[in-house]
Amino acid sequence: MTDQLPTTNENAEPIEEREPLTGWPPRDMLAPFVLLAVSLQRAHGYVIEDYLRALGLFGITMSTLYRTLRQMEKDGFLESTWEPGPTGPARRVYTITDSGHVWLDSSASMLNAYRQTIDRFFGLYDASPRVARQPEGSTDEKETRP
Amino acid sequence: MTDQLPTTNENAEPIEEREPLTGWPPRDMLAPFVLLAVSLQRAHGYVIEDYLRALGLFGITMSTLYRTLRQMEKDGFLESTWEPGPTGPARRVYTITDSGHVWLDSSASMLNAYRQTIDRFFGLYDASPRVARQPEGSTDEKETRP
DNA sequence: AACTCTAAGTGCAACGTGCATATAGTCCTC
DNA sequence: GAGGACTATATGCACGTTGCACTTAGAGTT
Repeated sequence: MTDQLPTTNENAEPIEEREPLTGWPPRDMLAPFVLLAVSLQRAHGYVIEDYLRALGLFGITMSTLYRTLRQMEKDGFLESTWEPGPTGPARRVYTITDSGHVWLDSSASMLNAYRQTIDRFFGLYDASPRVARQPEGSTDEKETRP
Repeated sequence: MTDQLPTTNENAEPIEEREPLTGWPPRDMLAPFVLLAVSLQRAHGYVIEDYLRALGLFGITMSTLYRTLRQMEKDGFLESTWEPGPTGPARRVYTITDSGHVWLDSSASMLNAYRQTIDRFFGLYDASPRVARQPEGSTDEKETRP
């Protein structure tokens, strides 16, 4: 048949108010930060959470953190020992392994490539003249210009 | 019971050679880059793929890209029209909408926060003295030190 | 004994992604 | 003009990560 160019917006949809990039950090990015934290100092879950917040990762849930820790132990990057807490129940205290250090280093180079890609993004974004953008403005919302 | 401190590594596992951070870019990070590409110039799938590679995102599959494009159209950030290709079948050509611009801007500020967090990571990582690390080395693998 | 706090772990559903595969139109060749 | 190659877009399925809500369990307090 010759109806090769269908109606332009065959699926115009009701625009469901998707929030802008709420996922933070993006998936799969938690492990390197956790590993860095433990490499600086052996720690248990709650302490690691504080490290993460200090690094700027404030959106992490404990369930995700605990599962990530167990996974990294399974992978051989971390080891854990139960230690009695000074007040409260025992904690599982993690230490980084040699293979964890190796993984941390390669993850760091990955993160660096990451950063370069983001830099490339802004190289194009900041240069795009499309609409008058606030000179050093923190890229706020700019609404639908009239 | 009182067996409150279980055997230290109750689940020591065979270390299954997990690759270091193969996910690239991390999940949910594709949309801003796609939106930036289209904002620079109306384009169809294949062209957008080239943009992504130029930005450093070389691991994107077409299936993911197409689905992301359709999703962003559903979200109202992109519009598409079918246009006959000079050689080959018709292409779905995307243009960015006003609401797409708004979303791009907020995503950009998100990416910027991202970059700052990565900078914080390296602030700690580069300063950690644990093992002798190459001075300005691009954080290569360093093997298990003997 | 009951309650609260600390610390860790689990069941479930949602979502994005890769891989393989499918559909369909255009161009080239015999 | 039939078959094949190429271009372009799209879909089915399975997998892994995540958030939310909930659970387990010991320690300290009243």
